[in-house]
Amino acid sequence: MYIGLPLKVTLKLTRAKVKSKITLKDIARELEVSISTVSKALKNSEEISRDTKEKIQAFAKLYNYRPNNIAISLKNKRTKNIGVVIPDIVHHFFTTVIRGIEKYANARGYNVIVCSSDESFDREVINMEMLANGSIDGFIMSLSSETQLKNDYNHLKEVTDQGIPVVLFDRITNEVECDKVIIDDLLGAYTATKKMIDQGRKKIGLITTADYLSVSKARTDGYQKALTEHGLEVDESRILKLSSMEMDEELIQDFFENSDIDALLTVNEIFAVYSMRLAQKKGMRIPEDMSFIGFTDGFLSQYAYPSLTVVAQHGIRMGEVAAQMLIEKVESEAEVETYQTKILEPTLVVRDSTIN
Amino acid sequence: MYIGLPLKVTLKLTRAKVKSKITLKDIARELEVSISTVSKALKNSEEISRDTKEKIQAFAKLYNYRPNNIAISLKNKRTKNIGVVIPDIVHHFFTTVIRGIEKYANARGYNVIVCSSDESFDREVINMEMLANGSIDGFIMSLSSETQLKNDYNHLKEVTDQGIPVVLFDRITNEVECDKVIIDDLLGAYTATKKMIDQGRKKIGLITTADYLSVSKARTDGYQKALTEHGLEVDESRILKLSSMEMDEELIQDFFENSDIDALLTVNEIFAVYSMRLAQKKGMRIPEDMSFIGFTDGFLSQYAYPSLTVVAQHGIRMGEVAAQMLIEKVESEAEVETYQTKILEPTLVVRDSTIN
DNA sequence: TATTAACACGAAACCGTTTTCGTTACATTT
DNA sequence: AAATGTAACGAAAACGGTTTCGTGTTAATA
Repeated sequence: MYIGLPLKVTLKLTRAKVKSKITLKDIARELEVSISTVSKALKNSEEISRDTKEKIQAFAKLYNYRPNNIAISLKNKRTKNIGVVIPDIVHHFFTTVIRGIEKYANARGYNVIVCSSDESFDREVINMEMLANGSIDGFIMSLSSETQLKNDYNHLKEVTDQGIPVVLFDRITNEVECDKVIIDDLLGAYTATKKMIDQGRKKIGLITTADYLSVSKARTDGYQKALTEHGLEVDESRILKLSSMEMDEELIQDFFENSDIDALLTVNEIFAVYSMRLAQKKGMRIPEDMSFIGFTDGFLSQYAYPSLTVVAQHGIRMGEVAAQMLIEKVESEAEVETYQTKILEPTLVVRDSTIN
Repeated sequence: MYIGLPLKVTLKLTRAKVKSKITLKDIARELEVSISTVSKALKNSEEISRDTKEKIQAFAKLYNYRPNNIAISLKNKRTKNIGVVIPDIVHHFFTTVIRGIEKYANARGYNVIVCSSDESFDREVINMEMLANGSIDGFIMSLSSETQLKNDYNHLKEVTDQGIPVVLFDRITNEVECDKVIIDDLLGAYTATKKMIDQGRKKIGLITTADYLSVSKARTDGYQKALTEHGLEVDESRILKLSSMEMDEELIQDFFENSDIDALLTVNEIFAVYSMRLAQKKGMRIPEDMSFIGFTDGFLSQYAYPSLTVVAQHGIRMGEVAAQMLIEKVESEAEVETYQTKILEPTLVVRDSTIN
């Protein structure tokens, strides 16, 4: 049922000329020394004479010898791979986090294996099991919505029980003992809401998701806190709780038609940008008639018209911090583990959807 | 120099209780049989008696035995990992391709290792070398812009010479013999341009990038072909060639101010959406006064105002096709290789930035 | 009863490394 | 001349599996 089916196929035949990878054994045979000597020579060991080392190193270079990672992993019981499991790879925030992870990890010689759970509990479990059997040294992950809904974290506990370090980011849980990185979602929502209050808005709406999503819960709390602290009552009719982060155009339209608001906070950028469109279609001017703030500083916010004021989550930074925490654990030999939760400060990026 | 620095850090101490993974050896010792017997029993070999098999399987299940992937990889010389190297992970098109790759690959028991080259030749080489030493069974990749600029593909040739299958997608080259998947970029641009011509536009502009990027070249060609075929001359002053896919607001503003156009085709969605903003700021109505079409069917096009007509590249499909081609090669034992180039058909997704 | 076949299991090689612990051969010391 | 030291290298175990090829035991066959 796909559009975009193969249109043309061009073929070409070629005889394979496989000069497969050279191993220590090959070098040893060729140079009539033992495997151990070759191994040591290539590590520049003091044990081997200058002559022999030079000969072996030259030969290895000539034939472009590269040690086999798999063999080294088996021997060292260390893979230098980090497993990353995220709910959605087509989401700006998560991909910036991956970027941060890659940046830090690659610089330290680690590869990043990315799996997306697609917001599914089962896929999260399958992916983790797949990777946990030796493929990776540790996990960095953000929980799928289904996992947060089921509130079942046995797959995480199994992994940590095996001594595999885990760092949770953004969508976390208190049920698992491990390192965590989040932004202060409550503060972010609080700041955003306060910004709109300070601009004189009194009827501030919120589009969020059900409370089982840890981040939405915190953002909702921040929103309410800001209202309460500034003497505004929390009016449930101004809050739309979607069942997930998925776009639901109809519900948002309904909400927009039927609620009396002069400002809107949303837990992602799509909800906000879509709402702005609805407002514009109704002839409202932004930000004169209505203000908008979303979460996530992605392309959408940047290039929407008007551009959207957002709570930036600093995904790259979060990824770097997560990678740093994980690698530290992976490389540590400490008997006693200490788990940390790092809380990053969100930033309000002010654009044209709010009054300046 | 980061914003979003750690705000709070909470600590927690816990004694590690590592019950490390159980191995065949452990089971053999415990049950007083040989390792080979355990291995066979767990594979339900006919060689082993029912009694023994049941005993061993029960024990393995009880202790949650899982074979070590690394050991299996070493033995089989097959990792069941696919290496994906893309220029940019924070880009909608590439991330949808990853999705397609993951979808197909996971269903067949393969993991996906994602590395981004960040449009850098060096990072592309490094990443490939890292993965080529045993970590993966094959590559799926899209060339970095720097690689296409340098026109240097030795790292790819080295890899294919070693017998590691490679599938190139989207940003490809004819210099390397391997499987390829692309969309018909020329046709996509042609269709889009024709669409605007059919609507009566006579002064169609193009924002593209320098020709070294394979896709931009093809799209530029398609644009020119459509013009020529319809009796319109190609006016260089209506073409803006940026040096890369990076956003350059100033150049686009200049172009927009100084060129006389009534329609605009761009090689990605950002250029188009940004241009729409400029048009709106000038008081133009879209699509009445001017039409816009971009490439890539991402969130931006979908939620821009007005929504953007685009040439959809079917990333998911492309990923699936690429994964399928790669896995076929990986699992094939054919002596003679046949290389294919599959060309997917792009689709015009018509929205509000063009007249219907 | 001797031979053979089937059954059930184990020994050992192998994948490609690293690393420990010999073991030579020669030089140095007493 | 005997003892010791050292430089330079190799053998072998180990990592955790798979797989081939025995081998001993029992049951079926001639």
